[in-house]
Amino acid sequence: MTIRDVAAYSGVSVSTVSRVLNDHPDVSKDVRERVLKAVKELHYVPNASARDLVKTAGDSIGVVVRGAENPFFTPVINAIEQAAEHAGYTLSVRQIKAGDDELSAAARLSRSKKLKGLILLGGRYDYTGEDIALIDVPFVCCTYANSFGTISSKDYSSVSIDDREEAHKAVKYLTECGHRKIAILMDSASDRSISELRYKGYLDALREAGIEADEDLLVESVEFNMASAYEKARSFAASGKEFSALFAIADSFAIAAIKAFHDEGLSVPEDCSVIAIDGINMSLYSIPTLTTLVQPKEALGKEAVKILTDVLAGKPHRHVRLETDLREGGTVKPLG
Amino acid sequence: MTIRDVAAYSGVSVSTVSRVLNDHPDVSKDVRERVLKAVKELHYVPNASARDLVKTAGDSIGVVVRGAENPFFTPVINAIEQAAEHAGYTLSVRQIKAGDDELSAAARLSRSKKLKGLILLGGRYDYTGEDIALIDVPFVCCTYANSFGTISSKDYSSVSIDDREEAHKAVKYLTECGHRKIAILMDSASDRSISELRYKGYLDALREAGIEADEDLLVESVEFNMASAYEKARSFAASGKEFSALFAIADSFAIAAIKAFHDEGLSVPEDCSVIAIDGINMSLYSIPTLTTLVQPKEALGKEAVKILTDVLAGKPHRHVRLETDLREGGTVKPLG
DNA sequence: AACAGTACTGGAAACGTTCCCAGTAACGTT
DNA sequence: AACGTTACTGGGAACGTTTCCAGTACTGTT
Repeated sequence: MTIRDVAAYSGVSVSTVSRVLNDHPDVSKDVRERVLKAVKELHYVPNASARDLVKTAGDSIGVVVRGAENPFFTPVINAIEQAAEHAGYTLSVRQIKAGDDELSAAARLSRSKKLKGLILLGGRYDYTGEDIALIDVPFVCCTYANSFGTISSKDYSSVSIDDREEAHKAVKYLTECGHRKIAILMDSASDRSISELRYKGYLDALREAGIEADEDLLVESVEFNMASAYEKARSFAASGKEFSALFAIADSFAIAAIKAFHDEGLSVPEDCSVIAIDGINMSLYSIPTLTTLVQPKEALGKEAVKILTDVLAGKPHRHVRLETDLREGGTVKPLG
Repeated sequence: MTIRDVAAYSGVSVSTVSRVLNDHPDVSKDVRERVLKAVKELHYVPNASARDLVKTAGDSIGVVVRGAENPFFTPVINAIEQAAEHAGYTLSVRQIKAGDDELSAAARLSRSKKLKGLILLGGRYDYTGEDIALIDVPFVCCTYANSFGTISSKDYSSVSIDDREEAHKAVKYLTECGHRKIAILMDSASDRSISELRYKGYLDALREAGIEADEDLLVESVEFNMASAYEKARSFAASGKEFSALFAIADSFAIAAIKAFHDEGLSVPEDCSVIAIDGINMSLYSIPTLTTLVQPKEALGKEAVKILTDVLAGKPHRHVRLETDLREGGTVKPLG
């Protein structure tokens, strides 16, 4: 069932069918209708491979996402998809596993599918010129980034919250409520990872409040999943260490921690306040509702596409920082 | 950067490069190494479109999923992906919106990408011969199906739990705990939808226990999302209607309901017991832990791929029903 | 010495599109 | 009457692969 069959069936040439299919202007009304009728009757559907192959520049952009199990990404991807569609692009989403290198995955994807540009989700917070050289199309790193001053290259774009600063804000909220024994629940920070950045923000806030950082209050989940976070949080609660508040690096970690505390006989916020960053859907339904810094998920996705289309139109790369929105739930209680 | 460049660079023909790339036997060690070296140095990546185009039978299977925002699907898709990879297939995932027709989406996808077979997630619970005629490759419907006796066609496969029977089990669990005023929280049942099936199971259990169904205890969420479920559950709780238990059609609905009840001053399970079906990850972290019938998510995905590969190997279509696993959390309390 | 077989290699057709180029017919303009 | 213009249509190259077929150069066998 090819374009040739449609051409034969409707008594026109292959070129003409192609023109009809692609809404080219130079085709008579009569012929157009005949071709469309043939398409319907034969249930013809264009072959995507052949189409992509011949187009010198594909009309799609790629998304590489690490850890799609993280519910935070879902609405971001949806927003990207919508914005991309609106801008006339189709999306090619590739998920990668925790250990994989997002840059080589991105490079493979773009070459193999002739993509026009890429959006990286859940990657590192900074890329060097060396990193960038691997990829031959413009890309924008969406989510998780460094402060403006420390970005090492102007050859890629990024859009995200300022993770260090927002973590700072979250912990500051706790110190201003009088908390001083503040634990942090994070996954183990690897090279240029988000965890590292939010950990730094945590330290910033402690320093600012004149609190000495205590290694004992660092709760490190082995993997980025709730089961592991729960385990660590629970044994931390059972350890008898003194603390009155917890900063969780992600909403899902916070929810796991609240459960872990509960299972150890601690209740939130009476015995321990909890604050996090992300604002996933589910955090609205925890009891009490999670106090968290809500990331502008839709805006992140939209902006990523906007930047990419701008860059594809010749504009220079840029780095955009969006603000979170503090949602006061019921998991933080002023101390004393 | 094409195969031709690699050929020129390593001083062999295009055919030879192709042979090396596809692990064909007839190529000398010397040449093989030279080609691989060239591939590395030129950062050559095969063009997927061209490859797919020429292959008469693509080596990929498709997944069409409605409502990927439903966290229940994530682990199923992951299992499918893994099993498919293991069986030597690559996966092509297409998400569709709530209103779209999964069959025409599937048809488009399979034709456009020359797929060998399809897996439908979150579709309807039964397909007729007419439905099936639309699709020209074998497909298996994974998740949500009817009882054996009522399947209308043998020209497609399915793997799922028996939704009606499992809903029956869930509600029976409540009646055996002495509950008689049992509400149901579901989304509005459309044609051959999962909701309809689970609602029937609910009615079955009531009938069996000699309880008359009460229209007033039917809580119908407009859309399949937590916000809508929360809204309806909350106004139901506020309405003053008498009930001692709730059967939620999905874990996410149950979590929303527990929150809604809490916000209306009702606590679970003291004032109202809650049971659901699905067993999503998050339900382990609700307080109390949700009592739910856990679907064998990994098994569903694996089995779907197994059936599909079997059918592709010439075996007849089949319908498989898996059992759920009752996980007793803390949301159900015997009455009186 | 002739031949068959083996191990490798290259040429070229094919996959299903898009799009440039050339061609035709009808029409108005000089 | 000759010509340019407009509106449409068809032919065919190209996209980057895979794979069939035919070839070449050895090697071993008779």
